Amino acid sequence: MWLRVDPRRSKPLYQQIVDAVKEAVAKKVLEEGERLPSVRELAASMTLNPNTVAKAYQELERAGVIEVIRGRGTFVAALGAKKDHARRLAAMQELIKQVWIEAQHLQMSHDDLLSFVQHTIAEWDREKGRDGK
Amino acid sequence: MWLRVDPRRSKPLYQQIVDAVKEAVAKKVLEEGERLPSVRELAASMTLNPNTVAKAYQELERAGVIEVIRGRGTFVAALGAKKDHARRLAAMQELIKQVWIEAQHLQMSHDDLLSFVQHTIAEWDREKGRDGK
Amino acid sequence: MWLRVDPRRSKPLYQQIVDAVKEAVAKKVLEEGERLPSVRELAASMTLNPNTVAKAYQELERAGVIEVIRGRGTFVAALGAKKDHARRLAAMQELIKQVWIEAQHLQMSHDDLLSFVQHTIAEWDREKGRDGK
Amino acid sequence: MWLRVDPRRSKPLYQQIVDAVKEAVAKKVLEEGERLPSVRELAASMTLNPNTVAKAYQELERAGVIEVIRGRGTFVAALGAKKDHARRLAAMQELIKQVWIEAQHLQMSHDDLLSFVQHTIAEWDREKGRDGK
DNA sequence: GTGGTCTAGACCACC
DNA sequence: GTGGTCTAGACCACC
Repeated sequence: MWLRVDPRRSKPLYQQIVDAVKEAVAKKVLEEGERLPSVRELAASMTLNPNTVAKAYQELERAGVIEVIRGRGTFVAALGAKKDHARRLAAMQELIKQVWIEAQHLQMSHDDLLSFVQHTIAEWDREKGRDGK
Repeated sequence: MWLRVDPRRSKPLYQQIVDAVKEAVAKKVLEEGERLPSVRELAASMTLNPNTVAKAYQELERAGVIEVIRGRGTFVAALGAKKDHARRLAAMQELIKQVWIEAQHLQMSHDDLLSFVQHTIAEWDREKGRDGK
Repeated sequence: MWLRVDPRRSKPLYQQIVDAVKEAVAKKVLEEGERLPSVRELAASMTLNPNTVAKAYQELERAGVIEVIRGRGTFVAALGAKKDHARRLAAMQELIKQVWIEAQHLQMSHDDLLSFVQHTIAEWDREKGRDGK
Repeated sequence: MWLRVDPRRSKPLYQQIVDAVKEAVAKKVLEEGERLPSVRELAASMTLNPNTVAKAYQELERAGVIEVIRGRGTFVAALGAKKDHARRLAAMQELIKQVWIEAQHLQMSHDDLLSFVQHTIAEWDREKGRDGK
């Protein structure tokens, strides 16, 4: 199963679901148009409250990751359909800034940091190739 | 002043302080051994609750960013002295993973992502050169 | 075809049908006395559940937009025949109120709002001239 | 009190709260920076569940109408600070379209519709002058 | 004190 | 069947 949540982590459960779905979609473990388990199914299988799952699904819909079709179910949205392009790039820059700050504290050189990032990204690219159907 | 906090942001105030100090140290706006304002001074000048500042300082000390010397004050720790090297690298990888996931959702190619990251890092390097004393 | 529905929109499918028919009648794409497809025909051609179409038709009949004549079919009602004149005006005022509230939040001046409304209405008048048979 | 909700209406309670707050802000019954009742206070005074009020407040914050300051309370945001300008204008146009459609069904002339709209808007402007502090 | 999260479980609209 | 809303009430982080 592509979804694991852990109530002991400080990250809220619904947020863990959101992040896990985003990750699965990014890795193509979940593909465009694929149906997600229903709120009740997922809640039952993860022993979570349906409200918690519903909150996660609503957040994912707002983010444009999934599409909810009333009475029918929930599906992975088209990747290209994402809105807020500018805001998303800004969020990425903010994350990269954090990486950069951490690197300074570790006294990594510019080149060390860059190769560390390259290495990590390459690893995720490989992971995507492996997991994607 | 290197410290700006905004109570309207969703990030907790204490965390904003922590992040701002880390950033200032990374940019060398605050230098090794430099004295930080006391909890009370900072709280008064920023109209913050002293508890909030104290919590931030505790977190910073645990992270090895500052050192509290009883009776003398609070100082920026040596950069090289950071512990938990492995854990910090893992945290960086986690951040990079998030960047990677977001890039997949924006359908950025491997090369687009890499040049975006390089560009952003280069910007922060320049910023450091400019702000550092 | 004057009818387009999209299951991904949050507006219920039956409501989308209702609104589309009202719009087509207002634009004279559908004219007084014109025959509408039967519930089954429409459901089949749009791959909708017949219950959904039937619910829409019931709503349209209650609103006086269409007339169902047993054994003969469903027809666009006479425009002048609408009942509940007062209730309809009240509904329009409610919609205008919502427009007004939104305008305040956007800090539009009285004149800006008025010309925005005039402009938008004029556009629909033109559209009607173009689409009407 | 500027807030009235009615569980018998089909509009969800949380949405009624959202709309009422937007209206109060538009009329300047609630002014920039003014404090709203806390989630618990409002829930108690309206005999609603705190979750319902919390959901409304979260929606209002997302819409940029209010600002939540952690641990301190909830305040009316600056009117000028609204985002999504383009999307909001589109939503207004959609509402005006509905007004126009209804007018066609009532066989109102272009001029009748325009003066009806002007009259209604003028009424709300007066209401704002009266209620605003 | 404040709002945010979560469980448990009812009821409803839509399809 | 599906997701959306709502109540009731616990617990938590933040200030």
